[in-house]
Amino acid sequence: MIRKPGRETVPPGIRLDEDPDAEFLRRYDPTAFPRPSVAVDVVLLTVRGRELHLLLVRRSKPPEAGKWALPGGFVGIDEDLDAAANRVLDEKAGVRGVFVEQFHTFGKPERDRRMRIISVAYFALVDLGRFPVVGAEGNVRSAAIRMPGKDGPCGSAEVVDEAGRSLPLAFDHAAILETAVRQVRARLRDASVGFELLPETFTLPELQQVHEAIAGEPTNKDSFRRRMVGLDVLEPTGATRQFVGRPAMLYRYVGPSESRRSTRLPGKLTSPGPERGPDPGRPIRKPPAGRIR
Amino acid sequence: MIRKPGRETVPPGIRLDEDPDAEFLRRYDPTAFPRPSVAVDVVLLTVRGRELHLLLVRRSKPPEAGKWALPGGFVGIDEDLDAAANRVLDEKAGVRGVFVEQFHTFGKPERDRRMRIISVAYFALVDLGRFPVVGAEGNVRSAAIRMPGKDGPCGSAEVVDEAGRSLPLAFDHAAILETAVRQVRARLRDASVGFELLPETFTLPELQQVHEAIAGEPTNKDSFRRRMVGLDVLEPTGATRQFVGRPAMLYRYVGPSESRRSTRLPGKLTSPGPERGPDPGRPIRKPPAGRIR
DNA sequence: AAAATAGTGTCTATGAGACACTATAGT
DNA sequence: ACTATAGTGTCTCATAGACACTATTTT
Repeated sequence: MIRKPGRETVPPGIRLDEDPDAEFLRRYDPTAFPRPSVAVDVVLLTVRGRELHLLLVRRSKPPEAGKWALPGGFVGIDEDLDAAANRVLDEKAGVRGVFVEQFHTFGKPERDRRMRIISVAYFALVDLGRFPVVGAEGNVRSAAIRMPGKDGPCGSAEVVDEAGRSLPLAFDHAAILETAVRQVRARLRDASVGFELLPETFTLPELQQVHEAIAGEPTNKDSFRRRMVGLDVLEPTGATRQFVGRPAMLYRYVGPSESRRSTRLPGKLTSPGPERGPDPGRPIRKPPAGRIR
Repeated sequence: MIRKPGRETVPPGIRLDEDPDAEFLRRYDPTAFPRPSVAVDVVLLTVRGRELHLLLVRRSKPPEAGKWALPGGFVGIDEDLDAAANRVLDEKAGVRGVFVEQFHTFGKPERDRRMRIISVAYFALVDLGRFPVVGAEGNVRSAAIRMPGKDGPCGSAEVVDEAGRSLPLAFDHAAILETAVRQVRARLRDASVGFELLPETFTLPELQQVHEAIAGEPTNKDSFRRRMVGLDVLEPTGATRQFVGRPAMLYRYVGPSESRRSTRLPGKLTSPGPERGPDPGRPIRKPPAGRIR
């Protein structure tokens, strides 16, 4: 911490007159060497239909003014990095209390023309319901991400508007975005990031759609269902419907419980699970929302 | 970049009088807000016998003077982050041209008592031959890492000396180390990090020992061999010997070649591979070196 | 010969992909 | 009845673990 006059920064429980470092700290001059600025940039992702979308803000000030950029901001001198990411997300997108995770720090000396800015990049995941609603023409918008899956031809991420036109991003934000998507894809394999992109209750087809949007390629239906129910982290509820067809079971994500995985029957499970009889009805009918299929 | 007088920082090909941002940049004051210091810390890892080891340097200056710490240093105002990590590795360990990778940035405001220091952490992987030789009592030493595998009881990383005594690390370097090991373990699954910890030629048992040291738990021998040869990244050579027993084939790591994986015979491969007849002998006899088993 | 390690062949359990089939809604 | 989607049962294939067995060195 910066030692300002009139502000005590020594941790509680340490008496300056006993501390062997006290004399050193009193003489230390943090301004002896030039220091870079440190910022956070946040890749806020959601899944709309079959596509991964992110939030962009239009730069109003001169360095690359007018271009679209990731929401970001400088880290306060006494502010934790994670706190800065959450603050930026709140200030620029009005989003609070969502899943955020740091994934890489970008620091090429020439990445910002103003000065040396080192940017700690985060990704944040929200379901469409908590994603900020953006007007047709404002200083904040969402855009679809086009990034080929691992099977497709190699190429970097591209951000497109509704008409499919490519949107250029400011600074090195295209590279940041690409790294973010790679990271999220890597975590998708075994972690719970898929559930962060869905509301509290969801159907298995919706969960699969999220996974496919992240991975950028289709998934086998049967294998996906088996893997998900095999994880023992889903709890059934009622049933909802989409546009057409048979209604799908609604699930809720409950973390991996300790007591559940040891008691596994070797044969096929004959118990019907959590009681579909007593609470059969209530076929919630959600508005079509982002359903595309 | 910092715009110093007498140093032209405008990228080539941009004429200031045409640039719309020129006026803004001329008036910009990078010192308007307080800025943190940015450092890099490097977790230099190697495998000695069955254990993962890291390099530590003894702090000579007052903040936690005398304690062991990760090699680290401040990032130059015009220095790339990766370059800083390599420089620190060269200056403090005399190690150059090895595999380094950034994995996390640590920035809690209270992590250094001098001032706000944000540290970009890297891990570096070398084989024992390139690991710096450290004297019995100097300002730089190596130490074994004790960190339970995913099967073992949960617990954080611990650094121990030859006698098994725990060594306390300065600042939050124990947390940095633990995150580093987790990252390397995660990459071990599908990436080539295992080969970075071995010399140019190595045997499959040696490779398995490296994997077991990283993962912190034993691996199935047969499955490991099949998986490694199935990766199609190993090229056989002569044969080396260990202390006792049958000599093991020496392999060399060659990256995943495009032309090799498509032409795969469905049946068992009958071709003896790279000609064991013409170059049968030359049983290289390496000195026992770090072999412990 | 005995000990020790390297390497192969085979059996089995598990998980993924493929496919057929049933179930439940709207039209 | 027809269509469209949700969900289940089964077959096959690929891979990992287990285990037995062979191979090649030192002592």
